[in-house]
Amino acid sequence: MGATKTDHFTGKQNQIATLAKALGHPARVAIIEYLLKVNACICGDIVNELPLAQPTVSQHLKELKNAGLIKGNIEGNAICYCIDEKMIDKLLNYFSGISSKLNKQKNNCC
Amino acid sequence: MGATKTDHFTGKQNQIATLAKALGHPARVAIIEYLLKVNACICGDIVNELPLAQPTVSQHLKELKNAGLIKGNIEGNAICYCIDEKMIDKLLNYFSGISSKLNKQKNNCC
DNA sequence: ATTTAACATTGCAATATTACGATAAAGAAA
DNA sequence: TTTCTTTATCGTAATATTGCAATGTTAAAT
Repeated sequence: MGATKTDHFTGKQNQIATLAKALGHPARVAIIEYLLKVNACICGDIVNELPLAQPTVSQHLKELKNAGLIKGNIEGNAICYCIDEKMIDKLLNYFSGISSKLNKQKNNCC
Repeated sequence: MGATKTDHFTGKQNQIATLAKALGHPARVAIIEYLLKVNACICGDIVNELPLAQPTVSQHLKELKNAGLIKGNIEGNAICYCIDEKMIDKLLNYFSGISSKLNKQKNNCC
């Protein structure tokens, strides 16, 4: 075992889980926040910002990219990473939906 | 290695990562959605809803509870689980903040 | 007191994740 | 061309996660 049983769940459930999982590590949260802070999507100094070795950062970037949360453009010999708004909005919509449903049903049981 | 270096990141980054990680599995997303659907926080038939054995579901519930996303009340010999609005709102606010910042800075680089 | 029902816990096997040193790849600069 | 800079990939060790069978635990029901 150790392998997630993805095929028993809906596509949407798996997609939300994939996005959430990608943000399930503080380094990747920090990367997103750094990309947000530097506005222009300045590149490889992400490594200098994080307390992690370069291969580790590269790996985290890859996972964020696979999940679709960031995009990367090659620019000379450097790479320009930036946040993909669409996926952030997907998460925002998801939690927004949950929150409004919760408010409607006034769940006062627990 | 294999252990996350949590102490090098901020408390907030770690908290968002913890919440996201808890939702980083389709079964746990499905549990949240089921709890949302049944409004009244009906209890142990979560096991019947999911394609997983009872101990596995119990473990997923425990992780959601540890992250603070759900609460559990003992009710006779059954247990009443329900969503904790506060944590959902924390995630909602977080992504809302990112989204609005992205809209302001019109990041047109990638 | 026994049995049943609902969950939790333990123990274990299979797999995934995290982290990094070493090395490769590819373009820029000299 | 050689060297430097930037990023990716490989290999590997340490640890975490996932999943379930077996077993506890607790309280209701008989």
